[in-house]
Amino acid sequence: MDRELAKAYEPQEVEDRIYDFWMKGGYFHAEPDPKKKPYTIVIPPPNITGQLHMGHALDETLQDILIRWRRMQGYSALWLPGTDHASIATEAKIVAAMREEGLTKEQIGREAFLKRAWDWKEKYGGRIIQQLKKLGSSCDWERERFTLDEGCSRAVREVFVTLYEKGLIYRGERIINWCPHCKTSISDAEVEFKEKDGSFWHLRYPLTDGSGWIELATTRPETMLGDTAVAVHPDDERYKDFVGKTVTLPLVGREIPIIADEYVEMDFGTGVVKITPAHDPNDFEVGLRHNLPVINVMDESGAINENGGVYAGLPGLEARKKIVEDLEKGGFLLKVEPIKHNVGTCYRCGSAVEPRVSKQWFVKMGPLAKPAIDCVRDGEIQFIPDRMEKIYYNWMENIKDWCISRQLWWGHRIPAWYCADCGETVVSREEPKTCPKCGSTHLHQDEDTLDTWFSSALWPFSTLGWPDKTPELEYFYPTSTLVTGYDIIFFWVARMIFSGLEHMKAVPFRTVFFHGLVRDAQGRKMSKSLGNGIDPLDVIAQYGADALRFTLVTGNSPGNDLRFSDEKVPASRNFANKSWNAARFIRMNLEGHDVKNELPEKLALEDQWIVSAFNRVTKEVTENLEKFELGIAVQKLYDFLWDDFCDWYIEIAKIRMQSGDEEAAQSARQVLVWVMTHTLALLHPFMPFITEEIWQSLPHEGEALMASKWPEYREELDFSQSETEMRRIMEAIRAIRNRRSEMNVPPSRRAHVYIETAVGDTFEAGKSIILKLAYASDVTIGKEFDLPGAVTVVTADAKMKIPMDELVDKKAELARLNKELESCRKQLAGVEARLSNEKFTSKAPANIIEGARQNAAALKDKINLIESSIASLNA
RNA sequence: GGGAGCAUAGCUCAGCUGGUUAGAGCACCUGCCUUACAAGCAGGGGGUCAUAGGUUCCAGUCCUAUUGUUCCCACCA
Repeated sequence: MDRELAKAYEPQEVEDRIYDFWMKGGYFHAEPDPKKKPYTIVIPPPNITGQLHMGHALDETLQDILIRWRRMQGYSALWLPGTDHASIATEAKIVAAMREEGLTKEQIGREAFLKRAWDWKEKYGGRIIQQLKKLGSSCDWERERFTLDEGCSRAVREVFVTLYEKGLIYRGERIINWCPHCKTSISDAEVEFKEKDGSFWHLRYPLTDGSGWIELATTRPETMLGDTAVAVHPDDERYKDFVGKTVTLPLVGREIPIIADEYVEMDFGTGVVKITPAHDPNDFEVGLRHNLPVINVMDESGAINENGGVYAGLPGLEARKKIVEDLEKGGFLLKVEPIKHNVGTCYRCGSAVEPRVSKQWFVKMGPLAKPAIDCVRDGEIQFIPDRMEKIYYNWMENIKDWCISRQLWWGHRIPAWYCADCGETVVSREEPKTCPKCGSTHLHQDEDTLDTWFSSALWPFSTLGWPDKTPELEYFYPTSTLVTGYDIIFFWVARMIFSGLEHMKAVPFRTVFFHGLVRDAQGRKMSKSLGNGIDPLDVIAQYGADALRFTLVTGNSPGNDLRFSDEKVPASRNFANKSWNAARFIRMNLEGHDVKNELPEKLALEDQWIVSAFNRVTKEVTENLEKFELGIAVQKLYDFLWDDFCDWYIEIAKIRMQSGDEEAAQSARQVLVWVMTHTLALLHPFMPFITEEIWQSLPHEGEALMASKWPEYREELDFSQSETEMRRIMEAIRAIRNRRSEMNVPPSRRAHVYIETAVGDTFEAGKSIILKLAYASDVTIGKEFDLPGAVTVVTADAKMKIPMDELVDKKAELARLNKELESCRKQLAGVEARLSNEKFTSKAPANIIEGARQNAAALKDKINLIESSIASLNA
């Protein structure tokens, strides 16, 4: 590749071309390779209904960083992509689209509906995949999967049948959460409680024997149609005599008992609770204990059903209104008070969930939860950050059975068949032809489908070929790292863990790397309804994918939410541009020269410094990545590339390249190329496009940066002595610049710099650097210079005298020196106090004490230098 | 009711196992078109690290309490 580098980086021109280049090179593909170690990430499959949002962008970026880094480290790195059929969300969309046409799913029937769903999937399912590619995601697209594809479906059936045979899946009449809008059951995890304004209706139910009333209160008066008891606490003296009597249910006329149960709180309300076993989970439990009848008074849309007598057919809220009216007319309503209370809502549509008794399929959680807890407790799976473990334990330890059947069509149909003749239930991997019990051929399959999360729970192994024993499964399972938001720890992470343990007999992943949620600039969740979402694709179009990625990881720490405002993106774009221009400068200087990408034999002081600094950054960044400190890693690369390499090293390298000394110039070119390309390697996982593009334009070995080796720390590149010397020189330069700036001297006004120092060799070696970077006309190094009235600046190692008498304001200069003296003395006093403290010297580690001693010595030297400057200024 | 996170510069946030004078980006002020980059360069101002105790030679960092804030779980009808 040999293209002119444009003056500013233009991501729009680069990204698609680079992505194609990678795809053509097959660099994303991973195979089981016994010569390499596996590193596996399975993607949290985005919903086929979905469009890329900032949450995805963050999630994908983190995964891509990890997978690219490990791939460069030489792992056989598989990032397995795919999508989720998202039963409720997708079905809702299709139902909504049909409503536009005036159709319902019942009208067109199951088969036609599923045809539409698959068409819809074909049409939109690929959209999010294309969007992932825009981000630069290096997924192995040859292995793309879908939760409803043939293989995943087979895995689902296998799991269902196995669990059923073990008695871990059962069917039963239980109280479940019913969404009247989605018209399906949902699991406990899918209910979100929201505080809402409501009313507290105080009612009185007459005692059947006519001896009085009992007062109670409810937030859901319409459920009284299904009341089958009234309960008080057994220790409640007030109601002792009532227990055992009956009340006549108003409006209904049913005679129901007054029972005693510990569930009732004496102090709350009147201490009396109406019991509606069919429509309240707690009441259901009470009903079981007291053998109460269960009367379901609601249909699937939340309207009153035939058990509701005259109220049958009324939708929920209308029924409530009418019933309250009638209660009032009958004198049963005492008062209504406003209250705030938590209402369970459907996490998909937000409708109020109705607890309702119905026949559903469940997974028995107790036996599955225990090993799932143990494997985290034993450290077989590590959570990052570890506080997420507590959340996990808390949920797992209190888990109830998982309702897995859904009254939906889009999904994995439950592999259970019922015999019309003998009533037998047949659960089978393949469709049974006859009833194994009576031989009847009148079998019909369960109408329901499975919870979407039932199939996602199998994702880490179903995608690798399970239940077949594939080479992929053998090699890539258990996967290495799961990257996901903490908001789906229950939905997904927990369920993958117990599923992996149960069916693979091994954890599904070693580490779970949780990230936070992306919020807007005000800290609100980004959502469609608020309209505050920022479309990552817009950001990419404007600033480039690298800038977006960089923004998302910078300053982000594991598990913490991050605020995204587009003001941050330009800063990232600027960094991309900075890298671009550094490369442009290097390329300019390579023209007409044959430069190999290798370090020269002889390294100048500044070369050793930058190489040594790079070497350290390599070590630290690698360590940070190992600890999932991605934000810290990227910050170090930013600082190194911008501050050390661009602001200092490139400026210094110009000296040799403009010196006319060809050998020196060539050596500088080699170091520039070497450090730049290796820094690009470190930066590549974070900003894949621009680094690849630049790398291709510089001397390199190999086809692609993404397929090149991750740099490693090398002992022989550690030049700490040179780093110390360079630090001295840089400190001197900063001090001079600082003084000049304070006096408003422009760089064009050059001045002779005299340096008094005990480390003359160091400054001699840095003479040309000081000359250029401190805007000097000449540099003279010695022990002492008699230059009364010269501007004087000091560092710990040197005193710089700059004769610019005409510019010096003696008074201001004295004031400044005195201020600095004061500050140095204060610091010295602090350090000396510490050093003279016997407790410090006896208890602190040796390196800290040594550091303090050196610091004290340096401060003393500096104070001497300042004092002598003040003296000469006064003279 | 139980639990967790957060509180550091005007704003957004880093700060890993306690260790010199607490950092970055943005914003602000000053001076520079020093030909890689004005999306830039050089320099600068700005923080009693929420509050109060405690542990320690040493605390932004560990412990306790308080306040504010966000979230998770539970669901008292």
